[in-house]
Amino acid sequence: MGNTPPVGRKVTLSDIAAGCDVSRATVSLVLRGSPLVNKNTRARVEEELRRQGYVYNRAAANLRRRTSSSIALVLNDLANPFFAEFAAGVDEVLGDTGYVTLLGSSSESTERELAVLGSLMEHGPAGIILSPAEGGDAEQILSAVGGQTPLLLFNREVGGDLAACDHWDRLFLDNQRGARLATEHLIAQGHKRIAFYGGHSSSSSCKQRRTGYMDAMHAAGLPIETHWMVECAPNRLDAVAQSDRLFANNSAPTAAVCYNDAVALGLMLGLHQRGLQPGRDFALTGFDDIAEAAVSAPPLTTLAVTPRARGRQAAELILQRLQDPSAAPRQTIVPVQLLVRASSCPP
Amino acid sequence: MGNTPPVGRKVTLSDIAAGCDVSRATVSLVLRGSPLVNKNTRARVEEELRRQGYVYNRAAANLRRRTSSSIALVLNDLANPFFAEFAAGVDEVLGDTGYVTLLGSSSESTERELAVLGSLMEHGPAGIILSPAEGGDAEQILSAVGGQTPLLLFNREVGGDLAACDHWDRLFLDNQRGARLATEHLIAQGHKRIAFYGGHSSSSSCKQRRTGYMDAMHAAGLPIETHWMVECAPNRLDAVAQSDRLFANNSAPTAAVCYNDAVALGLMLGLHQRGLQPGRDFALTGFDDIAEAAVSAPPLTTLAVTPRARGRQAAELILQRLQDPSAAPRQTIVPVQLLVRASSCPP
DNA sequence: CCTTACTTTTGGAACGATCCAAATTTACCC
DNA sequence: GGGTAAATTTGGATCGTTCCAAAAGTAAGG
Repeated sequence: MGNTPPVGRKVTLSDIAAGCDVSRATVSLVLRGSPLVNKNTRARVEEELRRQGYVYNRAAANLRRRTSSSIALVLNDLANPFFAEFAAGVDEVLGDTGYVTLLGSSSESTERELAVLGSLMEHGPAGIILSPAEGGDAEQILSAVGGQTPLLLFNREVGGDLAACDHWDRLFLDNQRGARLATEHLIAQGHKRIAFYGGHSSSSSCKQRRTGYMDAMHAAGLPIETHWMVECAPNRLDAVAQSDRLFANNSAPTAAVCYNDAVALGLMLGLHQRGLQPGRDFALTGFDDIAEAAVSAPPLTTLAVTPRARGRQAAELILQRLQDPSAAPRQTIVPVQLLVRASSCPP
Repeated sequence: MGNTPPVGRKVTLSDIAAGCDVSRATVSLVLRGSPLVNKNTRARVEEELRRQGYVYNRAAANLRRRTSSSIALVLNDLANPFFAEFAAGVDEVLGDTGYVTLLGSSSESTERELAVLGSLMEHGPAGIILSPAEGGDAEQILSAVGGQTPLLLFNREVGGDLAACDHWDRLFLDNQRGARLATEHLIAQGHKRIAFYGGHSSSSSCKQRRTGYMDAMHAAGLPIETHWMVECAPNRLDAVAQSDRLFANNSAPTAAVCYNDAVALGLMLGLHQRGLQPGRDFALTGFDDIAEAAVSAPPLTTLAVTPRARGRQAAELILQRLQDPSAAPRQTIVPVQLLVRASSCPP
């Protein structure tokens, strides 16, 4: 009984309707579990759905209902384990809620970021989670995403005219406090000449961490020499390359607060190359607590930021925003936790 | 001149048409850059598009054209740097081609994998890239994705009735040859008692690597003791926990081929806890060449699989499949490269 | 059997784009 | 100016779903 499912073409709601002699509207009600439909009819329709292997076309439904079932997630560096964990956390929560994650990665290029945002917007996401590339401009981003779609800024502030974007929600780490904790820890260990190593001073997170470092140094009455503030790209490679600059002067530091774990691990390599053993001849701290931090030699003292939990939190924040689009914009600053390991030895 | 853009509601093609007194069809032609439309008209329409801040609704277009502009990417473990790099590679290529990546992560749960696939299918992706969770069943996956959408299986074979899925494309690493290379290298270093450490023997990649290991051992005429084949979950934590089992017997190995880098790094920790120094008292190799491998102490001899390039390749394979849906299914096995570092010392 | 109230089902018009065949305008030549 | 060909533009149907108001069916009460 019943005719065969269509070949090649996708099975639609009309096929089901025809297959069990009801109207399209009824099938639609069944699909959405409406209590209006009769028990027998429901059973008949459900059987037919199975028989023909129907798959729901959410795009068509979204079109009609003027809704959306996706969230765009745009990251400046997906390959970075920190963001990968973050993405996993986001996807975990969104998946449970029936949303689908539209992924975009900008590879730290603002140009690409705008292109990716533009392309994702065409798919009409309900919201956007953006960890912006360094040097991005608020107004350009705004014009790429439009004023309609709620956006959650993660991890970094953007440059340019912030007034235009004060309706965005924000989720940041407490960079300043984290760096202060690390610095205070090194001071407590007995260090007096402490450097701040790595990061681009133009990025907001680097500025904040530097501020925390300086706070702690000033509070302890310790001086900061200008050549102790060394800039480098926030990755291992450049951190190795620039590490000599810490020792270019004769008042070399005995410890360093590093911009993040990648930089710290790079600096460790650089120290080895100079014949210094990190954790014995030189103390250092990181930031992020990436997986490698616990197993490096020596294990790295760092600040745990639990990126997966941040991802979950970001997803929840954007979902809340969708619930209540008119609520006041919200800025969340999450605390970070100092993990003391062997790399932060006494002088 | 011109009326104001609509408030609240999204700007549609009809708004533009009304705004500059042409038909919807003409605007549509302009959007798609058709050579049919007159230069002046095009300019007028484009001006209006800008003025009203129009954003293309790709879902609507896809509905009408019965096309799709997304690819589903379902990974068993996004938090793993290997897959994160892979995802970054996929997204890089897809983004350039105008496709959007629908991300899903199964966290190594086959149940969740099926749920995620089901949810993504409702968005009608043009293709699927799947790195299956361990223990997945071919027929269940097939019934979740249907027979219409091309699927590229990455990294792992699935269990169950493979005949049902012989139309899927496949992209695998040459696990067998990789493990053989690593084993041969340890043998060349002078080791005779070599273990294979880690992984679940039920997973296809573990089986293949074990085969490669055994090939090399047999070819060299070396015996394999049963307690040298130690199973553990493919992560660092379990690798530490199980490491004692290598030394439970009195014919303990002097070297180990590890299932992957995470396991190898865990084993290193386990060795330290026993008072053995990896790279001096015990030799070991990994698999994957994750970022940590180069900076561990000692640096880890391993097999480079260049996950980002694999991601790019996967994206290209699926795009080719979309070009020619009827071509014969294709299985690609990519070679891996042995990177010798300090962890694989002589006995 | 007729009312009334309730349950269940149903056409047909949306949603925002594209396709197609046909209509309109423009250009050109004698 | 008339005729033909080419260049442009255009209604209206359509993709697969949901909404809505109205129709059809069912049961109970008089």
